[in-house]
Amino acid sequence: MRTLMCGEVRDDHVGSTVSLCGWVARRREHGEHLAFLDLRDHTGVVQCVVDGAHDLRSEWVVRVTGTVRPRPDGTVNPQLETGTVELGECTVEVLATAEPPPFPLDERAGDVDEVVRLRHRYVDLRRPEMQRNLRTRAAAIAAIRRSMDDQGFLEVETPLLIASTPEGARDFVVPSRHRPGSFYALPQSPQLFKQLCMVGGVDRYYQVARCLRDEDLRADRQFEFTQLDAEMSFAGQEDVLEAITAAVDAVVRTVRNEGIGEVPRTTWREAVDRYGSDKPDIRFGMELVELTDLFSETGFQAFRAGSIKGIRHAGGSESTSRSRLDDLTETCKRWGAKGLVWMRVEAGDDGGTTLVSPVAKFMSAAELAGVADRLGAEVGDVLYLVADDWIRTTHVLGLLRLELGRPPTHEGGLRFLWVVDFPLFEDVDGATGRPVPAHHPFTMPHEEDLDLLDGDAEALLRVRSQAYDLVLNGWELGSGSVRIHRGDLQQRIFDLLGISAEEASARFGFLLDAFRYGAPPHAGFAFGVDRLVALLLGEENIREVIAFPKTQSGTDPLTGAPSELDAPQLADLGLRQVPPPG
RNA sequence: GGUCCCGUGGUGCAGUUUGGAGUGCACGCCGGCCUGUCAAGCCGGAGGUCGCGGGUUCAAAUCCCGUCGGGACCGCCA
Repeated sequence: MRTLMCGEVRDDHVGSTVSLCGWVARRREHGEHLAFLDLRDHTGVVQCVVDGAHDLRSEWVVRVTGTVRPRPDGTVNPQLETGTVELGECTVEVLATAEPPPFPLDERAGDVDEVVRLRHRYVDLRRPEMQRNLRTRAAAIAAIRRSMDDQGFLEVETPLLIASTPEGARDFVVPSRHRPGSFYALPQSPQLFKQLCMVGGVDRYYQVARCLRDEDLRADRQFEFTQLDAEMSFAGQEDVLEAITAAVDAVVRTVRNEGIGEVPRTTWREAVDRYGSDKPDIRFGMELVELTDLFSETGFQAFRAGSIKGIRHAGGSESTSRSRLDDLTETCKRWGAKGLVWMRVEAGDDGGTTLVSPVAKFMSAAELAGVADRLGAEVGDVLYLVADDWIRTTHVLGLLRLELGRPPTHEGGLRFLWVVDFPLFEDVDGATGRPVPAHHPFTMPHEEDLDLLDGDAEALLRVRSQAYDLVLNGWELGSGSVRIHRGDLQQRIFDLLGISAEEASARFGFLLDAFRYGAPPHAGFAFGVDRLVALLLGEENIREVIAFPKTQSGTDPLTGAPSELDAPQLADLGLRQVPPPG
């Protein structure tokens, strides 16, 4: 049907007769007997010269047969890959007519209401940007498979209809027709199955896996997303980090034609301490500065707190109005802070600096001098201080740091970071004294922290796990851990978590059973392909790299999902609708 | 569960603060002219439930309340 792609026509083809197929991108008529037709397919656009184009319209699907010829002097278009040539003496065959597109398909389409784009996604996908995104995504996944295959990993498919397990995210569920009243769950990840693969001698497993979580959507979160999921036998943390780094490096080389180099590492504690986040964006500084000790004997009531930290917005004073400061204070309160102390750094009478703040009068000269010194205050800066417990202080300042300093997605390069030594428990329940696991209950504690498992709540919170995250520009790309493969240690963790033998057996008995038949030590990881591809393309939103995404409220404007079931379908599944609560 | 922002011909926007006739801009669409354009150009035309409902008012795109849709974020996402 076609002999060449639109974007492929070059000087080499001059003189040959070719047939091209595509969509009419644009048409420029110059009277009865001359019109230019820009024909588009996914490879690009080429100009066809036709004898009048009155009967052709935008986005019609056509087959054009003509002779490639050089463009006349002065009419070369350097904007086009095909700009030195054109197709002449064209005959045009209309393969399909088309209504005018619902929105412009040129570079202006980026401004169009996303619902309109999603409702007509099939049109949106024709745009060069979307074609680029789809094709980059496919290339990234191909690079992942190549890398994993080369490293001796075996791709194994695991089921989509599985048993629900209550921990973690909310499950999507599917009613069973054969057993009315019973439900399958869709996997939040293939976690348990990949561990079964290890017991099954797969040795190195991977899967480009769809994961489903029924949680609220965000710019970087969809109900369903794609992960590179991997697990390795007879391997520890270093082996996993190395293998995953290689796979990510392969992707970046494919997409960006550059390696990722040595990926720096930080501990979880250091990340939170310095950036107020376990997924720090290290493209910019503005680090959290420790101030607690400066206020150990303060008369300022609000600063009698466990943790006081500050950040410095260099040169921010001029662009930060009083009402902006009030807004930021309110925002910090919404984030959980008791308040926000801001200080403008102004020139002092003695030639030094002075901190101007509504609360400066409650602080001693030594305290103010200490703050200015620690934060490296210079005239024109704004300093922001928060006092609370360590968790809240770092959390709020971490968010404020992003609000004040985060560069746009496409700036600042790619700053990967491994965050290691996550805590095993994120909290200890005040009422029961039971620790709350930070990861899943099969996460291996640090060998040297095992003694702490016998300690009090404070000791438990100090237990580090062999769990690690990969972070890119402030996005959590993925996480993994070394798994517990020994029954006795697993039992101890279950005991600590207050999971009875019956409960453990009911929830993941099949995995514990499997471990009794010879489980190799193993460790694994998974990272989000949508997020990685989006960041590599400079997109702020993973919907841009997903062919058919959902809106933030979880609907699909194209298909109308989710939709209601009719009565016979419900009856077949043994379901009955009840009125919505409220 | 919560905070903030947005909704005006097919598309993008201005108009909303300070109520006064659906007023305007750009693109697209339809018709005409046009033989070297390339976001072609020129002339003409069509196209509107100002998201929806209620309220205030002599009068509402504009003010108030509610609601729907969308987006960003907090919570949530082991």
